[in-house]
Amino acid sequence: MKNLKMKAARAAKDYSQQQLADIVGVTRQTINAIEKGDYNPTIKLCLAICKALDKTLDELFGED
Amino acid sequence: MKNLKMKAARAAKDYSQQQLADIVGVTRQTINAIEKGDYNPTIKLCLAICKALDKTLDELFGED
DNA sequence: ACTAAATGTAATTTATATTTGACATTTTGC
DNA sequence: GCAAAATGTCAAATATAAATTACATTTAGT
Repeated sequence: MKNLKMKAARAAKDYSQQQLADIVGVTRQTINAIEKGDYNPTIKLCLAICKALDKTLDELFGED
Repeated sequence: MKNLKMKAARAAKDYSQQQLADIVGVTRQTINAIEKGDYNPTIKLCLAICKALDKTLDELFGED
């Protein structure tokens, strides 16, 4: 399942996948894969993404 | 940094580490390590733990 | 005190998250 | 339409989450 909430939050900040990747310290492919939804990031990375996008864990990674 | 919030939530349900591990489908050592704090579980596991303990991601894994 | 269950911890192995490098396609601005 | 930037995707390598096995210590019940 795609993570559209994350994609929307990134768009709201006007960050490219590359820019967000640089901010949180991973590669562009990792960000792309998370948005695409076919995997399972670590909580530490999720927290870094939340901080970068000014969202909470529940907002970006909560159920449904 | 220890995850005392998770330890407390588990205690509130009166689950042993082994019982929680069985419910979420990992080993006792994995639960122990997360509570002990010296690592970085996946979001999928965090969500399973939250569901088992009736807590949200932010409550158990959010920025203190 | 004795016992059993629960917890802390460590070494080794296995599964998988993440990286790297590369190329194709789509989108955006000019 | 064209060029550049952004995105989608893939195969192979690396880093690390999680499993397995095992043992020591602590805690709770009798």
